[in-house]
Amino acid sequence: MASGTRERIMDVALQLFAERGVAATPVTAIEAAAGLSAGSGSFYRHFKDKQALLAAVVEREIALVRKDPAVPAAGTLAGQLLSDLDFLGRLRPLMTILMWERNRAPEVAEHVQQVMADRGVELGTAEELAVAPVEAVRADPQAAAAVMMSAMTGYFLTTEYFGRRPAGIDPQRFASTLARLLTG
Amino acid sequence: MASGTRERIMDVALQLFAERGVAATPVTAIEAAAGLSAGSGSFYRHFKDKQALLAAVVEREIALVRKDPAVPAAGTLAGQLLSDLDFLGRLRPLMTILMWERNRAPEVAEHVQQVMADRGVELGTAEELAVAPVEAVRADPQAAAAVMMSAMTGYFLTTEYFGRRPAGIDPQRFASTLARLLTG
DNA sequence: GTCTATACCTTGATAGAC
DNA sequence: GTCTATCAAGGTATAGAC
Repeated sequence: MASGTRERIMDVALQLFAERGVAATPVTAIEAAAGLSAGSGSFYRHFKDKQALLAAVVEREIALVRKDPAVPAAGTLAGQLLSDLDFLGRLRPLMTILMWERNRAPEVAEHVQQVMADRGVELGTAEELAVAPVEAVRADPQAAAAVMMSAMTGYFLTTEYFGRRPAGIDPQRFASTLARLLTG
Repeated sequence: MASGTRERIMDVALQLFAERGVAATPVTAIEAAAGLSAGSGSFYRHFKDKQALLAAVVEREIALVRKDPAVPAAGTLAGQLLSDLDFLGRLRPLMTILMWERNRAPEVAEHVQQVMADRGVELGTAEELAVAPVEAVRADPQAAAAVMMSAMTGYFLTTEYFGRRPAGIDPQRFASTLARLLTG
């Protein structure tokens, strides 16, 4: 169960890091949560130090998200937005850690951004907007795409970090209204 | 210069807390940044401990934001949105700290939420939406308000935390496009 | 009110027995 | 690979001189 422990350490670390931040998570707490004796250096048999663990955790999460099939472009924009919200949900622990570490480890921030860009959450669906019959969208498609992306991340972050959905609106209702605003 | 030092401590603490988090900011660093000798306990002449300082800083920021006249409701929705973005900017250090401390100090989170709600960022401007000629808005005004609020916080948070504006769109362009999407 | 000095605790990290 | 034991470093907090 050698690498079993290693995986378990990464599992609990992901959770603890996202919950309390890297700086506020002592190695001893990680050991305890992983079923090792707290204070024993057993952790160091698996990772050089906490930074190495952080890097490994981030790598693993990114790989996991990347492997996930990017959803075969649902037909409707609303459907696309819904699946994007789901995608963001899977990125959540990573985004949380990123927000904590953005100053101390900017590489991590860029890495996550890259993943999001790859997935197309940022601007990929903007193509669908090009043919929208809505006047405001035709007037400035780029700004409209920015509104779309902002609304998505805002809805997601509000839900995740402030503990409640904006105005209590559920994801379906949100996605469908956003889509209708953009495409008429 | 007794209370002068106290104020200075709060000033630098707000900055350091927002930059690196409370847990990652030792009292010694606060002392140093405030012009005191690092490691001297001079800090403790002004605050009982770091938690007390955090509470005081949050209180002071909230009071400051509250005192600020809530902008005399600009005529256009776009104008309103722009001033709301500015308001969010002033809340920024507080929101950063909140995101870090939300698990350790949920009261702080609720406190800030209350301020935002009071200001009307959340749903106050929804009234303007009631008369909008846009079909999607009339169909579900509450969801439209949620989209508006999400777009605002999303634009703000993306700018602040990911270091760049969504699609490089500036605030004016963003606000005006969002307003046009909502009101036609 | 700020300093030097210090006691204490927590955390990071290693050594060596099992 | 995990444990007990251990230490150095860093951080909290207090005491007492100035």
